[in-house]
Amino acid sequence: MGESAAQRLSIDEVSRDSGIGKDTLRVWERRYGFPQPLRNAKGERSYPGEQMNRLRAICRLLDAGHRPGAVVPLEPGALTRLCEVSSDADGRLNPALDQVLERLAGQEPSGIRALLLALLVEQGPEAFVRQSVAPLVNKAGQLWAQGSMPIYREHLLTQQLMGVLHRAIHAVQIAPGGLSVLLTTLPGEPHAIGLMMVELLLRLEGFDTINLGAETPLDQLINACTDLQPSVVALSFSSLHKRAPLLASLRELEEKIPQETVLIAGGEGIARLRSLPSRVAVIKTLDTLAPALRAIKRQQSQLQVSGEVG
Amino acid sequence: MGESAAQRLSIDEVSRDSGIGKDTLRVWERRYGFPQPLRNAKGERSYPGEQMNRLRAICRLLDAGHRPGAVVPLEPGALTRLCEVSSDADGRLNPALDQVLERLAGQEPSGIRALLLALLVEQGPEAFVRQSVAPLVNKAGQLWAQGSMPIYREHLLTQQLMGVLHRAIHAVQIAPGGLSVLLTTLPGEPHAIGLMMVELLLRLEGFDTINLGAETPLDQLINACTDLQPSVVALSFSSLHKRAPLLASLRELEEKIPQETVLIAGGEGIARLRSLPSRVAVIKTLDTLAPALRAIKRQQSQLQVSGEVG
DNA sequence: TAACTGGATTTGTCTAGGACAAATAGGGAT
DNA sequence: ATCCCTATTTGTCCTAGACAAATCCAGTTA
Repeated sequence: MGESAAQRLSIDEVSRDSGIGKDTLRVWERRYGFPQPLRNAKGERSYPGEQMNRLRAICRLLDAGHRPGAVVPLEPGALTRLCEVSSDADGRLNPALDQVLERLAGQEPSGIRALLLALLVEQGPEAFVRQSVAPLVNKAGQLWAQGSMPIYREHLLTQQLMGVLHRAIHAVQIAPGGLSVLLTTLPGEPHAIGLMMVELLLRLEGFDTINLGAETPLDQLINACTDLQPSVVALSFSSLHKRAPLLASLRELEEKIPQETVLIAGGEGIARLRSLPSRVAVIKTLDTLAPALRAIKRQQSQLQVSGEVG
Repeated sequence: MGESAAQRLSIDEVSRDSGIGKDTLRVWERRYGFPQPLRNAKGERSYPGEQMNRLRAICRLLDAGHRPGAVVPLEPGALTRLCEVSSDADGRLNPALDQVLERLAGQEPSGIRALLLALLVEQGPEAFVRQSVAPLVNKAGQLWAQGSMPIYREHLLTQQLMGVLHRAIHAVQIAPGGLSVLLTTLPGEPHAIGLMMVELLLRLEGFDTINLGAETPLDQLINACTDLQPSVVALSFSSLHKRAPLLASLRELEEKIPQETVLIAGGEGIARLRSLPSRVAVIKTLDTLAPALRAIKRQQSQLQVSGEVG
């Protein structure tokens, strides 16, 4: 059958699958000569499937901090070499996690939930997030970028992980009257699993959490803050976000939400930043979350006290 | 402060919030004279906030089956009149559901989960989906389209509903060796809650479910089918989908997945269709799901038998 | 009445190449 | 190191045109 025709992708499909805007794809082609699609009968771009792999490698390098002009025009060979260099210290996974990935590739993925639940019980919720969920998500992203894991398997893994996280989150009993945290991502970041990891850790620290899910527009988030008056707003940023718009959003938030609300921001998109607005607590890795939370609790209880005294 | 400036939206924001493509917004402006954005200093479109309301009303009418040429140029007055006509039979909600919506607007939304869980227990899972989840999602969409519910509240409601559905889904014990169902939506449909409703109903009928989450590309879905060999593939379509591409996708699926796999399709986007590929079982409303499922089970067990006999 | 057919119209998405401001790097001075 | 300034890079937006796929509509047939 017409394999070659079936492997041709429209600009819309390429844009969706790679996360690169249509305009950007066109301008890369103009400036760097890649990607270089064929044309269909209508004169429209028609991307051969193998260019997707190269695009994925490029995405990976961009995430790692390289600039488009430096990596987009690169030959496939140079590209893979560079990829290998930048993904050196990935290291090994816990054998139990390898088992999860194996199971994912098998024909009967329903056992994955059981495996994950066992890990949850064995490690406890906190270690489960740090030592199982986060590494699995990372590894899956890596495998996808290499082209060695189909997207659907990443979806499947994410679903299973979120299911188990859901269960763990609601297994935590929250004392009433605690501090409340609003969790969300801004538009452009569709991945909700990072939020759920943070949500679980927050609940373990005794916070009451309100998860808005992904991609809340900035003005809506501000509305939500005025309506719900959370003590803390927690945002997750992936490497998809550009630095400056990210900073602009944070600054606008800082300006428009009540003074006493604490802003915390985490995710890969945050880890590469140097300076940040003063009020924003930066969580560069999951390990720094708990100390930051305790600091917030101390600070808030002082506020509480001074409020009562004053 | 500069309220008027704050209420100006870029084409990207309008596109994201309304779900209408940027190209479409530009061509509507050219053809129908609406929306009619101002321009910023850079010469870029800058949409006044009130045009969003009109756009939302237009979206609503398009979903109801009107054509762009007929409703986009309409005056605001005529627009609202038409909206009222087409949303006549919405009827009342169960008082318990009204309570949920009230709570949503209040300052303490964490009690919503408890309310929903109570409904789940009281009604049982099946009735919960039909009489609580579906009406709530509908009503929230309606309120959003009217501009009387901020988006973040819809997100919040969806999150709470999905949380409870999650719990209900995993509370159902599945006998091993049953028929398995792969659930997902195609690109363009980001809402996963419809899938979860169906997933719960499926599990109640004894199916083993594998939920891939939203927006699985077609080729990935085909890969997943070959790898996982589910007995049934269930797809959910919203009114966002165009008829013809929808049909094309279904036909391609029908062609490329194994003969014995049953395809079922549901959602608002499906309800308006007349003819469909033969192998696809159409679920126009949730009530027709259970009978269809029983038919599938009968059919499959016959296949099983004849396979064993042959 | 209902289903089908063929032609006319509507509609979304693509294209090209230009433009520009915001984002970043690089170099030099403090 | 840190700050500032300039040069370059980069994503997104612009216009206006084109076109095939989707849809409607009127006329015809069972």
